[in-house]
Amino acid sequence: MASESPGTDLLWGGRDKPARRPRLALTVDRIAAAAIEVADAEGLGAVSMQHVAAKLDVTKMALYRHVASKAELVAVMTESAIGEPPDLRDVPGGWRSRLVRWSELMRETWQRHPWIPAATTGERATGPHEVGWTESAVAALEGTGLDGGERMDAVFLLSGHIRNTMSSATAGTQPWTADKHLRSVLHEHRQRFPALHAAAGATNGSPRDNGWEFGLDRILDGLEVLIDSRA
Amino acid sequence: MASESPGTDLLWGGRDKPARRPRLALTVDRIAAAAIEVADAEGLGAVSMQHVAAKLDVTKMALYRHVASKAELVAVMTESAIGEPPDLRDVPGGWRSRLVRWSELMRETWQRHPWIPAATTGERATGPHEVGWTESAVAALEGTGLDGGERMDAVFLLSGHIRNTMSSATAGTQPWTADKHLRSVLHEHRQRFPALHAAAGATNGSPRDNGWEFGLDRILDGLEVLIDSRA
DNA sequence: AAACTTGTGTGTCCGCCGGACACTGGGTGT
DNA sequence: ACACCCAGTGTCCGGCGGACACACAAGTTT
Repeated sequence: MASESPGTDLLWGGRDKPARRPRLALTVDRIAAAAIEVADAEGLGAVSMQHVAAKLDVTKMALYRHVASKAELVAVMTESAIGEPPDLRDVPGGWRSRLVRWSELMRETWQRHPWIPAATTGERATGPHEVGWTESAVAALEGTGLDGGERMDAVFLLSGHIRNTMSSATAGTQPWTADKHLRSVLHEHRQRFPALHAAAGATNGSPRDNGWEFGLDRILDGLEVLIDSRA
Repeated sequence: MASESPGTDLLWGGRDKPARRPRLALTVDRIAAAAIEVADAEGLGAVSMQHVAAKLDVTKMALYRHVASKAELVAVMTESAIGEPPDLRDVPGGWRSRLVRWSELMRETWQRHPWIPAATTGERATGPHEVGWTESAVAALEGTGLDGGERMDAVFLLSGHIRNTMSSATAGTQPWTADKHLRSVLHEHRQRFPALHAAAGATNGSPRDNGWEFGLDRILDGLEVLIDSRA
């Protein structure tokens, strides 16, 4: 009856053929997860459609069934990596400790995903998670006497500082940092850059945090001056 | 006598042939200038070897006789665009007005070349002009009682703020800005982002400068608090 | 004057990128 | 039994940075 010898393929090669395809379905979430994995391990530069697709064992064009473009992929993975914004209402101690807490949480997230700064610069779509974090910080400034624009400027100032200090990208932005070569160049031209040479020399091997603590304290002090003047 | 009819090519096609090649020699400076022209007009993304080479009427590979890589080209054009650092010693009024002046000059330069922020992020070579600007700012903080690390952190904080507010790249970094679409989305989800919605509403059409003035004042106030405490 | 060297620009090729577009093959509704 | 649908495939394109072999003019050496 069976015109094409049914069962043959199972007997002769079926076992390890294209398989029973237990393959999970491709979804936006799985794509985003794979892209995040790539970015965490090899940097945002390594996130290409091909690379991400390979990680999922599909062709790159398969991804386009789920995301419209690479920009959208980056947007989606960014939203996913940023995660739910924190609720700071229970943090005791007023606006200042709320902002400190917010910064700590932000830094933790960005530390897990060092590519976030690079992914969140330039014109792009903004997702609810990202807006939520901003909401969180702006809310922390309620009751300070600052007006709307000031509250937003303050948050921008603070998050900009986080961005600057967290970007491994920004690491090279200033000519000190631990870079041995540059230090030696600086020493070589010390008569041309005396103040810098002196300042660099006066930095007794403190484990530099890219100026994070210093900048945070100055920004919060500066905000405090303004807020106090409003009371 | 003339075995190959001399003058023929001049008569028949010589006039507009390869020409007498009054072509200027290719130099690093001319290459950098052309690249800057492209970047100013079409953004750093438009700076490709081919594009720059076309502007100079040569093949892209010709450029590699003068620069080792695209990264080097970008480094060279950046140094050239940044220009000579300012001498702030004659600015009256102490560290604060010197830093304000420095910031103004920096902003002017960056305004002329909006791609500089993008070109100066990430691991890269740093040139003497760039180091010179830093030297300038660090020198402005002499006599403030801040130690070397603090002076450098302060300059990093300030230049980071300039970077954040100047980057057209960073323009999209925060979810307010004049972006109509986002404002409407924000309004649509106002119950989810009440603080942000309120703050955005309270921003009476002031011509927002990306928080430049606000941040500058807070940073300088914060520095002043620290410096006063050292006196 | 002829031969060699050197330096500057050319032409061709490669692998990788994002993306357009036509196709296919299995699953489902009728 | 059939048609339709649609997730995933294969092929192609233009543009990117860059390696490498080559062409060719201008000295410089013999």
